[in-house]
Amino acid sequence: MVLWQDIAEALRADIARGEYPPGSTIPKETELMAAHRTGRDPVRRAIAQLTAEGLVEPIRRRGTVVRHHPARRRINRSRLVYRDERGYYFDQIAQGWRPVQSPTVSRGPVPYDIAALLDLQPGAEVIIRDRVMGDPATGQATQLATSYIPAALDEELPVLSATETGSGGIYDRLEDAGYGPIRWTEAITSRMPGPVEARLLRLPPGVPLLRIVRLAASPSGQPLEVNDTRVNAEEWEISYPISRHASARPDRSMEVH
Amino acid sequence: MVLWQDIAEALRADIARGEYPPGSTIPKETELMAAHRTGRDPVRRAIAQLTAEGLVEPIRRRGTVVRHHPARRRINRSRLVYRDERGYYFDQIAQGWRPVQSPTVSRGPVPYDIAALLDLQPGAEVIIRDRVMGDPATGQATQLATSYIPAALDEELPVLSATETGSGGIYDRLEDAGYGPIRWTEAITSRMPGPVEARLLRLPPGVPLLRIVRLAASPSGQPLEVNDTRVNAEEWEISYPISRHASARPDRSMEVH
DNA sequence: CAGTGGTCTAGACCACAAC
DNA sequence: TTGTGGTCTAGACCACTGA
Repeated sequence: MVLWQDIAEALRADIARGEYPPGSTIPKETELMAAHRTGRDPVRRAIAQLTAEGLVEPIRRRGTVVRHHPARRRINRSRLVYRDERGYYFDQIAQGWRPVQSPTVSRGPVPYDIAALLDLQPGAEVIIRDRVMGDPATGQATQLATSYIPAALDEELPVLSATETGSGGIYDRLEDAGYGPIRWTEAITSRMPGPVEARLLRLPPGVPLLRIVRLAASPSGQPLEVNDTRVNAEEWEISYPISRHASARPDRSMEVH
Repeated sequence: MVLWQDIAEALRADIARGEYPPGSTIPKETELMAAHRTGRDPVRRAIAQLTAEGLVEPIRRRGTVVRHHPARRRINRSRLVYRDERGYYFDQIAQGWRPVQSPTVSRGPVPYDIAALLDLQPGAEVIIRDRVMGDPATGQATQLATSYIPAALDEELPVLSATETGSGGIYDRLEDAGYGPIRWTEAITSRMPGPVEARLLRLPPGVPLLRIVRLAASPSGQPLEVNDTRVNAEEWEISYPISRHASARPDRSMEVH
């Protein structure tokens, strides 16, 4: 075991024991150096590790603060699509969010993990529609939503790369063109943010993104669009109910509805 | 802008441009030091940042390797509970997994974000049932599942803290005791792993955990158990279908079923 | 405005796995 | 075996911000 890992483990245990409750600071660097009879690097390496785990956050002039873990707000995915005059919503909370930056539309190569969903070769060109949504009162972004549309579709329907796509947005335009009724599937996953995402969403170090990746397809299965929505994983969770047959004792059959 | 951020940004751009494809190595530390006319620390700080983002992984004697992002396998949550002679399953993929370590049962304080779900004070005592599930052939863990049960329930039903809980597991024991039919709700979120989780799941640095937090409650709403399941967020995603009324043009009503 | 963490230099030795 | 990244020391100065 190396020194910095020992220091990190000791601090982790102290934090778990409640010796340094959330909001308080752990000993300053010089104190940790003295306590472990070592130089500054091992101490800083240990703190860097705890920071990457999301446990602490160093703040200049104040010390290294044990982070609060805020109560998560819940995004309920009821598996129902909502719609109002502005467009489609896949949960009700999103209806309260508004753009806090102007949406942008550009063309570029399809990202690695979107390519397979759209049935495209890696690097194929797609339309990229970026939106930054958030609280209109504070201007703080809470959600980054990016749409990827195959360039081939745009040549048929140039409105797909327009800044304004009209009532109902691109989904209505696609259905107008005969690709409807659109079917959606969603998958939830997670990754660490890049610097731009971290800045826009004010993600402290060590906090991942929660991603909702939604594929829109025609009834025949042709992929039309992928929407990649990212939120702060520490502030949000995605919930849904689970059903089962209402009997006092569950069935022994394989599938209990 | 500081030097190490410039170096990180330059490397990020090079990787995105495809100059260093997945599996290849970026220039070695000494080369980056020369290219940016600087010492070793800024170079290492930049690489540490890219590592925390999950973009690269330094490997001794080989160099700093651009990471592959493996195709995600999908956990389908059909919102149906499955059951066989061994117990309950909330997706079919989990049925192929087996314990790769002996399950452990202990008592301890309830973790911060579980307390609210169980309607407990922070620090209240709970039964903690830990399971490490994985591929029985390789012994590699793919899922960490921890159950938290209020200690008060255990005093009434001591079997809840037994190593063997019998057919159907704790859910059947709870229903036997009149707490059924149990109702479940799930929420999906994410956080960075601690060192134990990272080791068991072989998580490279910069890869978060995907968490499925499931609450079991009695019909009257009494919380009975919380199950916290963690998987590698880079290898797994959680999917479900979305339904809508099958019309060529969506309704204009608020809720489109 | 003082003291904290942030950045950077120069140098040394270590450990490990690819060659 | 050897060269890569990993760890650690000692020291210097900077930048920001909360007391």
